[in-house]
Amino acid sequence: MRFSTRTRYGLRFLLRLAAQPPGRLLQLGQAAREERISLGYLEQIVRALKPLGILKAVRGSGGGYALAKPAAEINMEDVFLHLEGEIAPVRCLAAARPCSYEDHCSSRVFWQALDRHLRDFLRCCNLQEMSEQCKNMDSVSPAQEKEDTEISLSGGSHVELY
Amino acid sequence: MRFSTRTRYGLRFLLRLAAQPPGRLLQLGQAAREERISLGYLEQIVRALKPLGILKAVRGSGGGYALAKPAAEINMEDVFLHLEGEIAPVRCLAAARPCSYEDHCSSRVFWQALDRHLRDFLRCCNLQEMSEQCKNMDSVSPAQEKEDTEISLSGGSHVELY
DNA sequence: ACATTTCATAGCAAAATGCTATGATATAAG
DNA sequence: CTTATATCATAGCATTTTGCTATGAAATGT
Repeated sequence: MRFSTRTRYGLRFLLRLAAQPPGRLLQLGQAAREERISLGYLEQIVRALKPLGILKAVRGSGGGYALAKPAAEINMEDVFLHLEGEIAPVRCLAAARPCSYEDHCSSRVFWQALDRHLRDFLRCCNLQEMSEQCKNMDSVSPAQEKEDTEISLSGGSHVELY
Repeated sequence: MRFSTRTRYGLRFLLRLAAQPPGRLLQLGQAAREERISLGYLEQIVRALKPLGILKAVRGSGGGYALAKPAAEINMEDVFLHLEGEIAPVRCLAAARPCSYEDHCSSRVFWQALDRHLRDFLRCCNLQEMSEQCKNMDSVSPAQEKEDTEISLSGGSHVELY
């Protein structure tokens, strides 16, 4: 039971967007550098969020991203649904996956309860709150740990951020 | 975000154990047939539960399994921990995985909250309750659907139970 | 034109998952 | 004491998923 890097990175990107001064665009290249992931991968991740409609993209030179909705109106259930694909803890609970054994499945009730619980939690989390909660614990800036550790951006020992 | 078949099958096995008349042993072979999974795989899964100490095994001919504790004292957090390995939604929250960025990780607070939430839910679920909840919706018996569908136990179209 | 950005798809290496195969060990029954 | 029947244990492998790279198109400011 683990969420993918897609979801994690996507979330971090959104947090950066939310922390951005209003009106100011955030470029994928910059975000990718700061989050220490490749531009190409971040592009994919962000594209998965597009259908949700919470992103405003400006193409071309000087372009970038901004939030299309107030952060307070962006809840994690929607975000996770688009990043993770499906949140269902077991496949038979996923949308297009009706299970013929539904009626006599002994564990289904439990999985349903778990699913509902998780969704409720996610639905109540909005980007605004989350962004405020970690305002004073900003992410690592690239320069910061270059001194004490040996991290090079391209290749070398890979350090995951969560 | 999906739980593995290990966890699902393990759970189903426990539910069968809980439904067993007290004192009566349940054999892996029988459970495997009824749950439509291979004996070998079920053996692995059950072995993962062993260290928890909720199972009493009797080896040799006529042997089998029974619960070593009252079902009411068996909670799902423990069960999941043994079946799934780790329940942490992101790796840096897993036990032996301290993250050097803890202090300035913007999304960590969120992941911690999610983790706590899920664990709380699981800890409050005990096998007794779960077993009672689905007493009247017993699992499919092998003979039952042999008529209307074309399911052969060995090979052929695979139908997953959850 | 041209540099810079987002947009989009294909493909591939590594890891995780879901199982199978094989054999050992314990125990009841004949 | 042999044999059938169960649990116990490890190794290995095929499939799926994950995480990423590569490549190129389309838009847009300079």
